[in-house]
Amino acid sequence: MSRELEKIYNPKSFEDKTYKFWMDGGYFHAEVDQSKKPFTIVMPPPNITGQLHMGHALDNTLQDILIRWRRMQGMSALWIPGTDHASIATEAKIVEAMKAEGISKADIGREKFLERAWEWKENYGGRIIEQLKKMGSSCDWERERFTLDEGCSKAVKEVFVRLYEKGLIYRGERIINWCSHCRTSISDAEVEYSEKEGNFWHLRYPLTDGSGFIPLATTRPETLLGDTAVAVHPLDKRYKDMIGKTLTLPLVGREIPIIADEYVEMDFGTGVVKITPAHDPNDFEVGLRHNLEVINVLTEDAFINENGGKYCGLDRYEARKQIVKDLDEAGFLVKIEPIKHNVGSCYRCGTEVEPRVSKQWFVKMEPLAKPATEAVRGGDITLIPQRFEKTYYNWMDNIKDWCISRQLWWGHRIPAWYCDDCGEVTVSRTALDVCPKCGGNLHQDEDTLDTWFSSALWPFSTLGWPDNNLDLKYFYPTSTLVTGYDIIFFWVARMIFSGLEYTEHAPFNTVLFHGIVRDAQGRKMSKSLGNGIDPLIEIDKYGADALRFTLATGNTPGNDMRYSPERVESSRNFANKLWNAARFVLMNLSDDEPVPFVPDSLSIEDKWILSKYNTLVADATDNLDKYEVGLAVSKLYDFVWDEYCDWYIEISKVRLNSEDKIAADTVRAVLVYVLSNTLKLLHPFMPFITEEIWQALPHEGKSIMISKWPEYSSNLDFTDDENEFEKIMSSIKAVRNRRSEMNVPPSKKAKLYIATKSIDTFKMGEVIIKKLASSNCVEIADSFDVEGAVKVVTDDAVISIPLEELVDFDAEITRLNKELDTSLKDQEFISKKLNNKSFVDKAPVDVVEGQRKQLAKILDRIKLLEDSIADMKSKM
RNA sequence: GGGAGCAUAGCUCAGCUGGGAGAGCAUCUGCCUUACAAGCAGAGGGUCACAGGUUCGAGCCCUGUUGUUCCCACCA
Repeated sequence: MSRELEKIYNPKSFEDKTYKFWMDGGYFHAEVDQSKKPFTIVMPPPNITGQLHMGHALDNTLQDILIRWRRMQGMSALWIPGTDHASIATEAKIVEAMKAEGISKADIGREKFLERAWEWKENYGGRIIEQLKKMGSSCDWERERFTLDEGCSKAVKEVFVRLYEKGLIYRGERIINWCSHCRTSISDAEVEYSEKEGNFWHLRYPLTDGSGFIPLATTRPETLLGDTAVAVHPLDKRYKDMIGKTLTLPLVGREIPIIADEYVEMDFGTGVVKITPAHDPNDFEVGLRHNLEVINVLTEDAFINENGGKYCGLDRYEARKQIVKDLDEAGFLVKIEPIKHNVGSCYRCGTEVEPRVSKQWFVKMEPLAKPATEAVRGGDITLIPQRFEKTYYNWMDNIKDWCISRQLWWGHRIPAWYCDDCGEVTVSRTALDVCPKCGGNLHQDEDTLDTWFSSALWPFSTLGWPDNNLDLKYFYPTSTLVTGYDIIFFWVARMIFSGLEYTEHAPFNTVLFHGIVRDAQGRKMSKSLGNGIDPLIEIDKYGADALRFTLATGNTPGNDMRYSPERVESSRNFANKLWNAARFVLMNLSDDEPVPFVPDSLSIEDKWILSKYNTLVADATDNLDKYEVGLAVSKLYDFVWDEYCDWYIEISKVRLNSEDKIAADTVRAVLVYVLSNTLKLLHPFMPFITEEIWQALPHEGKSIMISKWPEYSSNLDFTDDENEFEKIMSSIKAVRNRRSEMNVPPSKKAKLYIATKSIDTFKMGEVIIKKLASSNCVEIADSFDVEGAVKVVTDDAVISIPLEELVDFDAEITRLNKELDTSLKDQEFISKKLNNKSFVDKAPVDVVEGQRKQLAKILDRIKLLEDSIADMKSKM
């Protein structure tokens, strides 16, 4: 069997009647039921600038599990993938790579730069696809489309024009967040705040008339160069008389007014604020209200510009030092107070963000946000877990306009043209040569769009929108989005309002949020900390199945998870267990054609495992239906390890080696049936090993990928036999327990006398008990009189183990009395409940009934214990 | 300042609509039992953060407290 299986498993389009698979070097097809509603997953475009990381691995694993599962249920399941969106980080990486070759953007120009970018992208994009395939991704990567390619570009232009025509896109001079490293504006959502050490520089500005000073404080003294006013609160008595007077700006000499504005808080600091409209959002607003001059003092890369006089050309921090020094020397610096304050930085590169006035494109958010909120509130979209609804509403309700222009080259260029002659702005779906108004020369806007602007269109732009083709009709709206909660604002919210605005449909009906994968200490994995764990290295160490299994298990929606090697090891061990179980089954298969088991020849243990398996099918399916992936996985784990391997396989050995051919054939049939169906249940979680084993087992069909997902069957519901068999199991456990306590090695076989009312059941389990409880001889009757034996009491039986040399009668009696005490306490506990009238009256009938049954069991056990003790005392 | 999550065994975490607390790892004991020592059979270990409340019954629901993590908004 080859260890390398590569699969591609997607309908190419609606017209395809079949799924196409690629496996072991060949293609084959399988029919699907196209009448069923398709299951469609939107896949976040992984960022190709880096290596595949754990976040991708988790995303991909959960998506792939759901996709494989739905396909096995006969659904036409499509994965809408992508490799990368144009982004700030991508451009920065390319620029960096070029820098190493001694080339700059400016040197080669826009066109050449984009050529380079595409080349780079294809290179790295291809690599990450290979990496995801190693993870077991069953995505059809041939279908993958870039946001920048023809189709998506068309959608972006369409959206831009529509919004512009509706008046929902506007261009204007606003304060935006400027990253001087990436040399572009970034949206509010892209700014990260963190607390940093800083200073409050207390300054005093002199009144022009020489009548004194006005005190104020700032955290950014260099912005003084752009001050055009000083503001106080209109009701502040301290400064009332100064309103309307002017100040002479230190170092600059500019005469600036003292204005009154309610934005100033009287109680904070000195109650005086210097106003720098070009470099502070609030100041900008104040400036608008008071018609203040806007003086930009910074260049794009955060150096002081020509408006900064003698400081021109200095870096912003250098300028700060120099200005503070000069202020001090001139007597304008009062004191320096160290403080901690929040500083915003670029979420991509970490550079401190500089608020800056510039002309940008914005989307008016309010009209878009309303329906998007309603879609979640009204239940069209379900967020899992539900608590994220609050986060979502909170953002939507306080939404601000979205700055969508970026000063980058690698992205969708804004489809707006400016007339060099008449200044007319024209927004168009197609490229323009001349001004439609005056026929003059045009030039296109140099900026590109925010990466999330195009990403927001992903669910439908990838299906061909705005053309209404069959793919779009059939697959849209999609079913599920699986993603991390950290991009709820960036992507999820924006996809929702975009879908509603342009297609009049919510783009999906369910969003499954997963947490962030952290390192073993609980820290976020990051490049700067160097604690990132490379999934590929882990795959080399433990296998892709083990990694996937780990990521799926113990994963609760929305909760972060820690990545620890121990857990992957445990998954690897599970894969190994499965492999060995399969080896055992294969070893015991005869060369004959496999025969299905005959219900009449099933023994009690066969019925037990079949019934357990049947329940497992129902449970696992139910869990997956509810997106409880982690629960489903742990049930599968327990079933395979405990029930199938530790019990059923052990038990099966008896009949496999027996002379009875029918018995041997039956047990073989059950072994194969349960194993191969369990493999199907496991397949979404462990695609490689399950395929491998399934191919080796007797099977129908070409691949486990296209086998049918097992269904619950009432024919396999053997609840009564299951309960009976558990009597045998508990006896075995009790004997093992007792032997272990007495340090009797398994090699020392002992005779067992089982006194029980369920003689028939125990007769059926005689051989099993013999094998699993290290016995050489088992006697079963309704009572026994055994000399010098250890007594083991279960709910249904008293088992005497004659181990004379080991028996200490006093100790035995003490131990049995202890057990009796426990049982008596149990009895008291339950009786109390049942004697409580309000419990019997108010609790559900089945709960009361359950307690009654339990009490009966305990009473039986008490009787058995009392008898055993009396018997033992009489023998002394 | 607003909001959310988490607090359960030594560690990492499950625990689905409320019916006497679970797993993996670690620890201890005994086992090479013919699929598996990456294993088998056992054992020990928890006032479910604290204080109230609702209920016949609370790890789970409600209120408050403490600790902790995160998100959002930010005052110069």
